Amino acid sequence: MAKTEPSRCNLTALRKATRRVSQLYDQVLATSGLRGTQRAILVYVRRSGAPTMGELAAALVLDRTALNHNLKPLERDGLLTIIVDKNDRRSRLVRLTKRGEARLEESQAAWLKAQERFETAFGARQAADLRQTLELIASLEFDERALGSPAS
Amino acid sequence: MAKTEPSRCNLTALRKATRRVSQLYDQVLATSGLRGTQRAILVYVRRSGAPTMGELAAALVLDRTALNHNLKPLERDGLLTIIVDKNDRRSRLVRLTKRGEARLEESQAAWLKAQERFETAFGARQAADLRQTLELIASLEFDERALGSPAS
DNA sequence: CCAAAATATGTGCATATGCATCTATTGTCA
DNA sequence: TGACAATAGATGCATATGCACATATTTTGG
Repeated sequence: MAKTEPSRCNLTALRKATRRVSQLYDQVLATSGLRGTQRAILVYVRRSGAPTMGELAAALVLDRTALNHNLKPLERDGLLTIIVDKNDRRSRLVRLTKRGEARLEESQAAWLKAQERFETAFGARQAADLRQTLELIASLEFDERALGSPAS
Repeated sequence: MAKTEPSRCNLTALRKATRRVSQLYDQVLATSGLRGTQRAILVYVRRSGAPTMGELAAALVLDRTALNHNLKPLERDGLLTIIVDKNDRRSRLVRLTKRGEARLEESQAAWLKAQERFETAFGARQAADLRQTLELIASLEFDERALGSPAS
């Protein structure tokens, strides 16, 4: 009994791996002035154009209030704007600013370096497979399956 | 081009999956008064007996200061104690209290329910494989491999 | 033995995350 | 149309996470 047996908790395993990988990515990204989560937000906004907050939150599997909080520093730093949707004044449209686009461009090299380090250690093929698995878990269909037949 | 292509970012994929699974576990665990991370801490302390903070942090892949913060609510609620190590007064020994042991016991059923829901949706075999993969990523060896040949 | 390096932790600040609750708009239907 | 349900966010609070920096002990070299 030399080493401690690993935890059987799926959440604990996910958290531990996420912390380790966060440390790698955030360390490399630090020079660009963006955190991993912040970059993920900007990337989705750029891809989508002008998503609503709800749309953004769903895409990132983030609680709407968590997204709201996460957007604050980005808006404060002028990387994106949040404006009322004229067609539905309950909604807010999120858009990148020039500054936001520029920051995203600047972070690209660092992100690539982090990707390379991870995939050099873990394998590019394995990484692609893992991402697919994780996307499945993150998907709404999975959520419904996990909550669909509550054993309570 | 009906649906958005998935992100190629390994960190983003991990975070999204972790958020989804956190929501599942924390929702089920809510009745027990413990969060997923808190339970992971208590479980490790119970298994180890009286780990130092550094040992605990390393085991959970947590920054030492993050662990310090995380322990505060648990100590405040009387679930564990933090005492100075008489053999090395720089160190602190973390121990479960009776109350902490009891709380852990009480949370067991809820945790099992969360595990069941996850593995019913994802597959028990797949879950075991995924945990093994994630433990590898979380391991120190992996960290060293990813940082061993810095391209900087 | 003592000063400097090394080790283990504590604090303050900023972001990350989600719950409960509140406000603002829009949609519904008697 | 007017009350009420539904939708979209916004806020305050608590925990989660890590960095920079400060403090306390121990170890080490001369």
